[in-house]
Amino acid sequence: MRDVFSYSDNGKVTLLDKPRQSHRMTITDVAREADVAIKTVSRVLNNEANVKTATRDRVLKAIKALNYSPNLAARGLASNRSFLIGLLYDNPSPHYMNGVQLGALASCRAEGFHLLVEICTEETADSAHQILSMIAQTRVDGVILTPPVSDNIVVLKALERDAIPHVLIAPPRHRDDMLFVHMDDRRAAYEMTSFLISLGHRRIGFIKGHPKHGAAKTRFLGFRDALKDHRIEVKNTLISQGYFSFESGVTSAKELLKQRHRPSAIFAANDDMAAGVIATAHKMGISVPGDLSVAGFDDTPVASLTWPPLTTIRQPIVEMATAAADLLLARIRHRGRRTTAMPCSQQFQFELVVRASTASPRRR
Amino acid sequence: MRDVFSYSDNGKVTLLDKPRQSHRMTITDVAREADVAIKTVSRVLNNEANVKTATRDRVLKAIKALNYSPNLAARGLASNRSFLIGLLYDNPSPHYMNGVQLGALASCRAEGFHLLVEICTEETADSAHQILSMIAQTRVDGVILTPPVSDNIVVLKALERDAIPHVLIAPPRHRDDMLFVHMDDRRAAYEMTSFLISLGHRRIGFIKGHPKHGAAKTRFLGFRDALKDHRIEVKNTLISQGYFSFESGVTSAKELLKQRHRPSAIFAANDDMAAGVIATAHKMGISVPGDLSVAGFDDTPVASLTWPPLTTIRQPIVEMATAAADLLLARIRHRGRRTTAMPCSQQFQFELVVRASTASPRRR
DNA sequence: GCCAAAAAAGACAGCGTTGTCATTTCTGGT
DNA sequence: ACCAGAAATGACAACGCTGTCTTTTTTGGC
Repeated sequence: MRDVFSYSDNGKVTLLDKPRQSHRMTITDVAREADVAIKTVSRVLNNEANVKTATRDRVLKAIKALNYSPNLAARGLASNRSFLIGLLYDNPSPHYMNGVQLGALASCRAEGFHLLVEICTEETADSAHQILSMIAQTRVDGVILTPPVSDNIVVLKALERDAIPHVLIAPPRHRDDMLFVHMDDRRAAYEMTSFLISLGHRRIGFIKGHPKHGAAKTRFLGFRDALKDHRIEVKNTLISQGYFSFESGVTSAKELLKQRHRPSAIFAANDDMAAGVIATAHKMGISVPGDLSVAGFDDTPVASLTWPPLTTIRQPIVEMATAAADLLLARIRHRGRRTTAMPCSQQFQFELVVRASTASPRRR
Repeated sequence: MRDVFSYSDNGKVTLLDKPRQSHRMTITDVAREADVAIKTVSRVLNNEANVKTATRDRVLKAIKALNYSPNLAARGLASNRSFLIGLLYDNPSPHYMNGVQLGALASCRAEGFHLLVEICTEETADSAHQILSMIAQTRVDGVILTPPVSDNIVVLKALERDAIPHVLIAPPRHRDDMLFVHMDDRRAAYEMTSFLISLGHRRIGFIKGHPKHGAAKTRFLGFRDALKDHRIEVKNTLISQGYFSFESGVTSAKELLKQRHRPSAIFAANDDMAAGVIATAHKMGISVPGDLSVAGFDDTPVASLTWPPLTTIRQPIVEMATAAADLLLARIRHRGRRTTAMPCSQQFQFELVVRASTASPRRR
């Protein structure tokens, strides 16, 4: 305890200052209260074996009575763990990020860990350096990487070299020795395309995602596969390069729709671009879904805000993040040792959400 | 150093395991390298006075050479600080949260602090408890509160009692002894309303925000003031209770638009609800902005995704968060002492963004 | 009831910093 | 050249916990 009181000459006690940290208890206080050794308290805190139930209860009671909570810094210093999980991201959509944080936090909290967020806006080379210095400073016990950081080879290599546990969310490619969670983007795009075909569409436009983003490529492959499987020619004039933004959706839509023989449906690699398509169609007097069906990908809130609302693919973002964190925490608990008893990856189901932006094409 | 090598019988050196923490340097290593006492290194690290420039340079060189970075946990334990800032939020819009994180992170990084995020979804009473236990555990040096947590009296009282530095973003009310940043929501709503009036609208509907959210009330007051100042009657039939969500915007819009003498403009207290209004208008065959002008508030990305794009009020979220963090960090640096040299609040300018969802009403 | 072995509890030294205070080295006025 | 006082540096004990090893207590087979 800090010297909060001062005994002046006349013997009166003067309050110098309010207790800054409101009687912050230490493990010693608890040990005294429960009449055990501090090591025993430590054992209880860490759920270690070899503590009699009676003793454990006594300690727990003392902890509650004193409203004690262990000092993370001290724990970290002594045990060389930090109880911190780093969440690294590089500007995905706010909605995506929000979902990831929600999921990750749920897992972390359940295990007594905390979430440290860090953005890396710089380009590859530098961001790798930034990330490593952040890890070195904070000594996070593990790291969660979201796309497109999960795609950054430099960062991955560094994490591996320093043996820092990490888990990837939706990495574009993966190896067996990595921890990751993912969804089958290719299959999802395949199903969406098949859905459009089943409605009767034959001229289907596609707007690709950001060329640097791994999932973007995969989604295009699913689209291509579906066309091929249905014996529909893949025409380059119906494929446009987008960049995941609303504006790029507008640009691509203009490009696709100004053609004489325009597509009867457009499938955009994410919702923002699909929203751009819808807005452009409105502007050009093309009715959706009457003259043009539009499909998106991700089921962000945007998808329900457009008019008409978007047919799209829903990813279970929160669940994926929860699973990712769980995977990571399990690995950390095993101190980095690989165990056969532990899964190292998990795949999630997508859902084709049909809303009002798609319909069968009008007979001509 | 861990025993990484094993000398087997035949004298060969076998690599047992990669170095786990990649030569993690301590302050002692740096002191040795620079040939000074560890205390001197510590002084350099903390930018303390009384270090000769030559010595300082030598130490910095050593730090760089060894790629040393101080152990946060040890620093925290010794100095009773954690270099962590807590960011508390309770489910505002993802876009808002993203902006806040961006801004806060920028400030924190500049000062060597890190951001710990924590969600408190539970209701008032319990969330206060959660928050405090999180603070007790992590020993964050300060807390940033976003609405609606910045409105939670229980939490605020507790933070004050324990003398934990904190800053509020957009608190509904404030006292002089608080740290906070805000924008004049009332004036912004006033100006938007005046703008609608200047276009010629006289029957203006208003959709209120979530009744528990402080800013919601303020925005309504601005709307009311503007009507009064322009001698326009404030009719209850033109005011609807919303809840900040797209769906509630739809519900309120239906309510307002089904009236015989319906409004020629609707001002919603946020963009999501405004998007709901636009969607409903589309559905009812009411053209926007021809038959109905719609205005939102916040300038979230949604505002540019609707068709037509929304006239709305832009808040400088990122800048506000940066300022909030700066305020907090300054207070922390002064160890909680209040200084006249330090501002304790900052007000930001909004911007009226006119897009295509508003126009003069058609002559009847 | 005795003894070995297992279970439970404790003593004590660190972990890598910073705070406090002691010591050395400079500085400038004589 | 000398000295006081300031500036620069250093020694060492915390900080609150966990790891390791030791000691005490309990258990169960005879």
